[in-house]
Amino acid sequence: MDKHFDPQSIENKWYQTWENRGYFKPAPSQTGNHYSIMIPPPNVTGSLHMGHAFQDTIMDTLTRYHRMLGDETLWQPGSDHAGIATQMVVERQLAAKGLSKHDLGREAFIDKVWEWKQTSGGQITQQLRRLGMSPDWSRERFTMDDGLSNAVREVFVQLYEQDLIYRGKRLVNWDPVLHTAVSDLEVASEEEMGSLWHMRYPLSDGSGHLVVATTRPETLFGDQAVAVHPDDERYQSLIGKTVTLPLVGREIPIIADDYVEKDFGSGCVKITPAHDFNDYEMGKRHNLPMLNVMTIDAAMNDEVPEKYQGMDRFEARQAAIKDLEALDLLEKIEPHKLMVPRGDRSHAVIEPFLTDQWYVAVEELAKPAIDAVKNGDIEFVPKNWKNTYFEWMNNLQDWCISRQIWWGHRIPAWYDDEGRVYVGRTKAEVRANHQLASSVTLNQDEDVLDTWFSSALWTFSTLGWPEKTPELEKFHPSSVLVTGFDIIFFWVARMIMMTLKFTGEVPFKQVYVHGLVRDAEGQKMSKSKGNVLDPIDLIDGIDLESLVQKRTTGMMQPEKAAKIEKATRRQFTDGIEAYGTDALRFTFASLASTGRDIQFDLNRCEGYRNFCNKLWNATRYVLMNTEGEDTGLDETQPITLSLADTWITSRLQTVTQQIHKHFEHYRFDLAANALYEFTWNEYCDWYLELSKPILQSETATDAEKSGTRRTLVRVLESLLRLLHPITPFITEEAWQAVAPLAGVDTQSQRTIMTQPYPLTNEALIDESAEAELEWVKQVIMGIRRIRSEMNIAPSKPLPVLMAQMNQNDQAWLKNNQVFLKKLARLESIDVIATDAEAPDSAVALVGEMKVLIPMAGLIDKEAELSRLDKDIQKLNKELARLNGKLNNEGFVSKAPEAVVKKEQQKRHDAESALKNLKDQYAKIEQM
RNA sequence: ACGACUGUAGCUCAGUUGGUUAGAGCGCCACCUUGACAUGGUGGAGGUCGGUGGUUCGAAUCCACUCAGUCGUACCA
Repeated sequence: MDKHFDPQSIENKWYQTWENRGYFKPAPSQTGNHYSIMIPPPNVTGSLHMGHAFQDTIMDTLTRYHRMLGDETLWQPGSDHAGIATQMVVERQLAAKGLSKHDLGREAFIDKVWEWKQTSGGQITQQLRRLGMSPDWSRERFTMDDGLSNAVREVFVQLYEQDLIYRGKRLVNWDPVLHTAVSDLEVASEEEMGSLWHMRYPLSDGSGHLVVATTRPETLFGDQAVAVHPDDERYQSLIGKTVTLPLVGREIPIIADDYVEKDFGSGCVKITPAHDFNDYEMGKRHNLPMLNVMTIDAAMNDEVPEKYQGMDRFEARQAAIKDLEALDLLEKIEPHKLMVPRGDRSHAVIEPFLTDQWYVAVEELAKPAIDAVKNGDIEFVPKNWKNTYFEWMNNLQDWCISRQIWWGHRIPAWYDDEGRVYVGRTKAEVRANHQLASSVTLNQDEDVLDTWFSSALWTFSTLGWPEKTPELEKFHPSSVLVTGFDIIFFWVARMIMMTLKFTGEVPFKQVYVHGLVRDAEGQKMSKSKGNVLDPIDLIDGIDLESLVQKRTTGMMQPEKAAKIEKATRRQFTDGIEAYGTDALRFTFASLASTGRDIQFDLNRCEGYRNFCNKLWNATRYVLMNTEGEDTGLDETQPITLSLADTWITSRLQTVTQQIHKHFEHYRFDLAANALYEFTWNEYCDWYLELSKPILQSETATDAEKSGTRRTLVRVLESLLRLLHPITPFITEEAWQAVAPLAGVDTQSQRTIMTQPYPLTNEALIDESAEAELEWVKQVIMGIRRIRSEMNIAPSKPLPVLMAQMNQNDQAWLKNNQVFLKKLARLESIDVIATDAEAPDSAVALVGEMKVLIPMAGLIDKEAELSRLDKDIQKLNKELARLNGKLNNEGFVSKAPEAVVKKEQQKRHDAESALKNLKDQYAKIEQM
């Protein structure tokens, strides 16, 4: 084995082996349990980002853990077709050749999309393989596959037949660039600077004018009323009169509606029902006409005066203002901050637009979905997220599911020449059901469904629904959904509604909601900010120039390139080192606590790379000391276990217990931490060191050496299995070498992946061994501290004296001479009956016992005095605190007895230590 | 405006039902090329747990208020 762990030399090898041998497929349950996770389908257009890597590490860890527990485990992979995003990608490619999708026509265009999907759609799945992910690739699904499309049609038809899907003309969020409706969730409003234009609307009877304020003067052409508050004295007499709409000449009524704020602007609001959501509602209340004045491009249509027809909405705005000004109808212009809605894909300003769309009536679906979370059938982890869920579910709007694009599931509705609509699974079914003669022409609806409509069916459509498959039986409901909070509305809520409706089951029993990965400065990672990290670059490393190149090419806003380059060069002066997959995964696990934001710090990654190296070298040490030696496999041969052996075995049980608990609670950070601590601070720092005196001893018996070798190997073998769900590669590589020495037949048991996950054996928890070893550590650390603070070379063997020993101390000293001598580098250990015989010494206390290092020729009086003084000060403070507590009548009478006793014990210990140190101080002082 | 979350060492974060001397990693300081590992070892410094008040014998932990930050929802045209 190499001196350093080299991830690149083992990762691909093992991944291929695992996949080729079919280890990712569900294997028959050994526990009777089934465990399944459905991957939140990444977008086919996407490439892997840190969020995926983080989320998938969690899912893979859970999957590997349950697989090792013996559950029949399925991690279902796949991707969604991302209607708008994918269509945009392919359109952009066509545009580069000077073509539009209309040049190709619908069918040829869709063929092109499929073609693109075949060639580039698999990028993310290859990247997932690099991360060591173990989903059952043989079951990979895509939302546009036949099976899933079939499920989509089935759901659509059934919902339609139950009046839960309807078609209607409504005001929707219209994206004038993409020419499609989008749902409210796909619109993000941001504060932008604009103006508030105050316009005069003359009263039709010539008796004056009203002033209305607007942020969107161009919608004036569609105005159908001016509204005032019913209690507003200023306008009482005008209610019911009309104003004449400037530039248009139409008379529109002045109406009263308490939606109007008296105190804002002039207290008069222009009402444009076809271009504003609030006005739309008011328009319905007052039976106002809905006049659409724009085209699908958000240019003015022919409902406006000829002069403005064909103008873009913003151009028309300027023209209207200019013309109003010319007519002296513009009272004033104020700067005004307003929320501007923009489409999350196109970034275009969204236009409320009156169109025919398909909707899901959600009210009836929502109720059981709310109940499922209320009654605990679905549990959110951490549980506060259910509030977010309820808040959304209690304020649901009907879901607009039609999209005016080509790529997606075409709506299974057909129209006859009279425009009557028929919904069915196929055209033939429609004909049959409605007895339509073949002479009746039927044209299918042009629209496709929102991608989330198919994603909402993901947990059951991927398992073969509407067929009754064995997979559905076994793996549905899935065990847990692992997802980010940003997607609770988009996906989680809709999945719960649809799945309950169609399977009568919840889609998942738990929802584990994790945080969002941010950069080291807490900024959200985004391509436009130029602060994204590619997980693969953390695995393989990347030099600075390539990183700069990567971050500054293909940008939406090239003007930011210089800034990004500068920041990148500052933050990554030497590029990024290759940390390997295991280190990256361990980092993600350690960051998975309960918070909402996860700041990704490269230093953490480096630390866990070092951890992998530590594990690697511990393995080297174990192999060097056990290969070709007796590792105690023959149970009939005698072995002797040292204190260190029983201690580390005991500790292993406790850690194992903790890991199970942490995985149950999705506390991957705590699990990672416990594993790190055990591996480094117990197994490596202490146990491996304690094994040396035995293995290198000339006097130790074969039974003792076998006992230690056996423990070395078995604890390591267990540790590798404990670590495997988080760090699959290094553990597999090490396990192959270690397992045979622990008695595992790697001819039949070919991989760590399918080994049983370690269970706690409580019989092996040995508190007395832990106490004794703690004593050994205390003695060693006390001596090391004196060495260090007295500047005594670590290499210099020291004589020590032990005094004030109780029975335990005496027994423990007798048992552990070898450990102490070796680890503390002692020349000799002598016991003295009383202090009196002791020469001038530096002292360390272990309980009552004194560990003395004679000072002759070694120790500086002043240094020792100041060292003692420091400890005395500390103890004084501690004692004052304890006295305060114990002298408090309330504490002694009201606190539980055990707590009081504990404090009394502490006081006793502190007092005795203090006395010892003070005596010592006095003694040294007199030297 | 409402709601949620966060505030603990220079940095990133743990801290279970109130009872620890408040922990870890990184960084920092000193020493050490000892035979698994310098991607290492040993020792050390560093925190009035955002603030105020309360409940309690006892608060980082519970309650109220407050400050700062993040996010979500709703917004006045």
